[in-house]
Amino acid sequence: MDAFDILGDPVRRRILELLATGEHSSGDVVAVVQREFGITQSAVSQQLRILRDAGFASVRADGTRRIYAVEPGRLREVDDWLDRFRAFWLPRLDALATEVARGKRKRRRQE
Amino acid sequence: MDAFDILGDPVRRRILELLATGEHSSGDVVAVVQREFGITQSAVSQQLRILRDAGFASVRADGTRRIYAVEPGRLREVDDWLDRFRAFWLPRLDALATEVARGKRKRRRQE
DNA sequence: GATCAATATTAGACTACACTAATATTAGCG
DNA sequence: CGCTAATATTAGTGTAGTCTAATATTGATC
Repeated sequence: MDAFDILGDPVRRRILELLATGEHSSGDVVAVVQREFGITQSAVSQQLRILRDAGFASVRADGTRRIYAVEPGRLREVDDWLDRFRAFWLPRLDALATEVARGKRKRRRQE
Repeated sequence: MDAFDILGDPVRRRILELLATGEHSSGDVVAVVQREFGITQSAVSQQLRILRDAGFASVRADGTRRIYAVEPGRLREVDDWLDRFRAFWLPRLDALATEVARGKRKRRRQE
């Protein structure tokens, strides 16, 4: 599934924002999302599954709890896609920044 | 409308990719998208309108033609949203890169 | 000013997808 | 073991959003 399709949903984005701050249990995620969006535990669980299946998040078990973490690969896809537009807001990318950007891109291709 | 909702559609993304390479008339866009997605002129025109309304593209008239161009603001929103995840793929942002990144962010807030 | 070319708009149909409600699974604990 | 807590799954429903088909608008040309 395309990365942008996944990020198109506000609940999924909110979950990822939460996970960006560190690992969280399913229950934590449910609590936050339920408070902010007023949807059921089921709905949140379904969104967590979509994030897992799409490779945006990973899970590990801790007893009966499921601990979720960000899986950055798919988000980097989005970052890469934006490359083609960066010239619009970084019109004169100086030598220094170019060097940094180039190194970044090289690293990406290797890994 | 949220930026990610707009980017969730593959036709709209393709149009933006095209506009990233420079201005294009509606007809140009229609030709490319029609070839790749097999949809009607009407559908493409509707998508162009959505991109306009959402602030992702601008138009100017040239006779009976409409010339479309990328409007980078909304794409920068996406870039900004990604900031919170960059630590995952740039774990040790060295002093040089940090300086560049900071300057970039500062510029953004000012403009 | 009739006609053609380029583009936009409108109305209605179809589909994908996120939701709820109900139920299943699994682990820990007395 | 039976019970509870945490989480996942399934089936079914409603709606948002994208499409087609048809039509309208606007500018250029003769």
